[in-house]
Amino acid sequence: MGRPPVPTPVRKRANTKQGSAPLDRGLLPSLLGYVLRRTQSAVFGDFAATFVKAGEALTPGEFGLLVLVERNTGLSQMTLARALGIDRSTLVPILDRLQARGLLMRHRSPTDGRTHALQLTADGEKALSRFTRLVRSHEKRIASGLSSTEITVLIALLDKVHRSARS
Amino acid sequence: MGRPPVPTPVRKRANTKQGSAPLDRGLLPSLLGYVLRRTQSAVFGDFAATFVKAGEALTPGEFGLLVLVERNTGLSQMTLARALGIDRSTLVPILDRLQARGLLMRHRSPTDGRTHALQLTADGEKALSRFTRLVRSHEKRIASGLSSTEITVLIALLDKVHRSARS
DNA sequence: TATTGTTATACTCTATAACTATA
DNA sequence: TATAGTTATAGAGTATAACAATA
Repeated sequence: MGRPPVPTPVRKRANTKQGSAPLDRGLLPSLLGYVLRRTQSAVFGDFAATFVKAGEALTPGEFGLLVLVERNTGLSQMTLARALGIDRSTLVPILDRLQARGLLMRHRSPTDGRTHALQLTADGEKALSRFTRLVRSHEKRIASGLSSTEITVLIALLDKVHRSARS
Repeated sequence: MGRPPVPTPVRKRANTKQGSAPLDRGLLPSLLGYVLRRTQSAVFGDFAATFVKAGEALTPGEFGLLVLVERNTGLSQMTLARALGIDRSTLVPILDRLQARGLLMRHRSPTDGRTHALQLTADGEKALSRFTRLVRSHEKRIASGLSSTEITVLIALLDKVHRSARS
C-alpha cells in the first residue's frame, strides 16, 4: 500500500578496475542535444539520490503529475495525459501505482460517466509537501554553480529551444 | 539485416476533441529540473522526426554510441559502457541490434581474450556520415531561436549544472 | 580471484489495438 | 459515432544476479 517501492536502488556493482584516459567524444560536446541529454541524466540522478537519502521514493515524472493533480483537482485522465504529453494507456499503470500508495484517488464524474475525476488524498497532500521540500533542496544543489541571473537566463534559453523543437 | 526498424513510428492516435484552457502547472515552470526535462523531451521528438522524415531510424543514444566507436576504434564493451554511463549488461542488446543492422562489428581482442574490440563496418561509416548530416540539420532547427552567443552560453550553463548534479 | 561478456529475469516507460461503458 | 478508461501486447531502456571464459 503506502510502501515506497524504491525506483532505482542506486546500489553499485563491485567497483571495476577501470582507469585509462577518457575517450574521444568527437563533436558530441559541441552538440546542444547531447549536452542537454547528459545534463538531464545527471540531474535525474541527483533527484533520485535526494529522495533515496530521505527515505522517499519518487521520480521527477511522478512529482510533476502530483503537482498537476493538486493544482487542478478533479481533472480527467485524458486531460492529465495530454498535459503530460503521454498516451492515456500509458497513464493507467502510473496512476495505479500512485493510488496503491494511497497518494491519489479516482472517482467517477457525476456529470460525465466516462471520465474519472482525479484528486490527491489527504496523505497525498501531506506527502507532496514533503516531496516539494526535497525538490527545492535538489534544485538548490543542481543550480549551486549558477548565480540567480544565470538560472533565469538558463531557463529562458531552454524555453526558447523547447519552442523551436518539433519542426 | 541492414533494415531500419523504425524506433517509434510517430503515428498518432485519431485526434481527440480536446480544447479547454491550459492546466495550472504551479511551481513547475520555475524549476530547472522540470524545464530541462520538458526541453529534452521536445528535442528528442525533433531528433526522431528528423530521422523518420529522412527514412532513417536512429535514437540520440545510438548516435552517441556510434560516434564513440568511430572515434575510439577497438574499444571494449566495458569501456564503452562506462563512457555511456550504463551497465555492461544493458549494452549487450543495443550492440546486438546495431550489429544486426550491419553498422558495427565485435571481434575478439588478440591481446585479451575476455574483451571484444568494437569497430564500425564500412556500411557503418557511411551511415554515420549520413546520420551526422541529419544531426546537424536537427541541431540547426532546435537552436534556430538562439544567436550563436546564446548557444555557447547555454552549453556552458548546462555544463555547470551537469558538474553540480550528483551530490 | 578479478574482469569481460552473456544470459535470465524484472521493472518502468512508451506505444498501438481492441474492448467496454458512456455520451 | 465519438470519447474515456482499461486491458493485452510489444519494444526499448534500465538494472541485478549468476555463469563461462579468460586473465
